[in-house]
Amino acid sequence: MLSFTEENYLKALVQLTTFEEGKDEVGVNKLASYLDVKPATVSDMVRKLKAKTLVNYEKYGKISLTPVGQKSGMMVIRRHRLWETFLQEKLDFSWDEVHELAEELEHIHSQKLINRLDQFLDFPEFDPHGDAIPNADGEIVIPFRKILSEAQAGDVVKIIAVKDNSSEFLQYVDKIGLSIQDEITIEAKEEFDSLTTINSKGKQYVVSPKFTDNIFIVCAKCLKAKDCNCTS
Amino acid sequence: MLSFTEENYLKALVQLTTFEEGKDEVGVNKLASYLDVKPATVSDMVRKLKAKTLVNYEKYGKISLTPVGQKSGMMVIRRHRLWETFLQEKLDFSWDEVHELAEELEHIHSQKLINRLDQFLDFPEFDPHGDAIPNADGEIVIPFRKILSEAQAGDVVKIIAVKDNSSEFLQYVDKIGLSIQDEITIEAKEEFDSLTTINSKGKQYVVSPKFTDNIFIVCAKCLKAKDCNCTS
DNA sequence: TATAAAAGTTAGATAGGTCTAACAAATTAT
DNA sequence: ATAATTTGTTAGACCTATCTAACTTTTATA
Repeated sequence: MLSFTEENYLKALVQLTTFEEGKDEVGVNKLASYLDVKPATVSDMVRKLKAKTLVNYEKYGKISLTPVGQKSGMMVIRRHRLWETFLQEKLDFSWDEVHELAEELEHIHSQKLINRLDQFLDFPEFDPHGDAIPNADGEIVIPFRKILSEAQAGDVVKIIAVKDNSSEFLQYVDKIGLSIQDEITIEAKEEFDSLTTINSKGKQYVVSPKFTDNIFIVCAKCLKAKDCNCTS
Repeated sequence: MLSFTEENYLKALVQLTTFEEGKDEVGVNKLASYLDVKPATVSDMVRKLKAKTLVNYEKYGKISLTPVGQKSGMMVIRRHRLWETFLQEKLDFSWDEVHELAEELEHIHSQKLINRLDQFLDFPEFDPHGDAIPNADGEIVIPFRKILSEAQAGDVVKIIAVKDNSSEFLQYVDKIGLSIQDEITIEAKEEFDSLTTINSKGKQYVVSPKFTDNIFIVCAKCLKAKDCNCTS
């Protein structure tokens, strides 16, 4: 049985490797700053995780997950995202409140509980922030998506997820009146000050990179953007 | 913020005082055996709880809860019983499975979460084992009830709760086919071997004190048995 | 009431997870 | 290729919650 802390390390490792484009290992310092602990603490902990064959690691080397560690970390993320969905769908919490509560709920271990919850929610594919929910085997299909900053003027795209799950960001998105599934048109990109002008349902928004760097999109015409040759 | 462990001590104290007829304090040894730790451990912990003004205690004396400790303990019990209700009502867990899961869930702290859950469940009064659920202020009304062993031959009573929440007991009750809200008639009590013969919906059951000592009942005629002068 | 039994306390140890401070290795830059 | 910087490790400490073993106080009993 993994401890609360061990689970958090594994979850962080999944997030810093699998969920990060083109990385499958991470250094001690980076993991430490992600978890908000000192590198010394990570050094110790990683030795423990290695002894449990959850990570691959050699002194002064990089940290990566073993298949067992990968699955364990994924299961924590599955639990987190299912609880977030429950909190929003059933208990009417807003999308900026669910993350913090799910940080606690994700450590309830019962496999049966989480599978029943999955069923109760009718097997959701995405959590309130648009992130895919790993299945009962810890597998996940991350749909093709791009960052809004990469879109070009003239592109018509659809918001499908947020990258920054902080309540500040989510409340800002709520405040300006945009949400997941909204279709937006890129009207202009100003290089000088990096502001982007977008339009959704006839309303215009001028947004900074703080917004555009943290919004995941797909081309609106061809939702399977992989096979799409449009510029978006 | 109380730790997981501190909460368990407070919960145990409520159960050994408030929920125990005519007791408002408890000794170190009894609390230790209830929590399945050594008396030395309780000795230490109680000093800590006293420093936080959660319990009253003097060296070699008895332990009792302060008003703050009482309320905190009650809130843990409220959370436990609401989660049990959720697990049974919404996720279709059986009454012998819910206790163990609720032992973990009860330590999720958010007040808002638990009040939303309460609302989602339509403000249940009793948990799956028939125990009253404390309200948002930590208050509880324990309805008048008696132990089945106290009933006399000829009495007609209604099962309203179980005393023993172990899955062994609950599975036994399921197996013989009885449940909460069933009306039963005491047909005979045999002093020699302490067996009781009861009848529910025309079916006869012969049960031992292991059953009769762990079933709470009220007189079936006058559900508010307090004002009833019948022998049940 | 003296003594045996029960109940409770204290000291010292362990394990998990964290820290700081001092050091060592690896990488980058001059 | 040597120095400077970044990165990572080790040792020693602390806190929480637990234990065992030895001791003390209280209570019950002969």
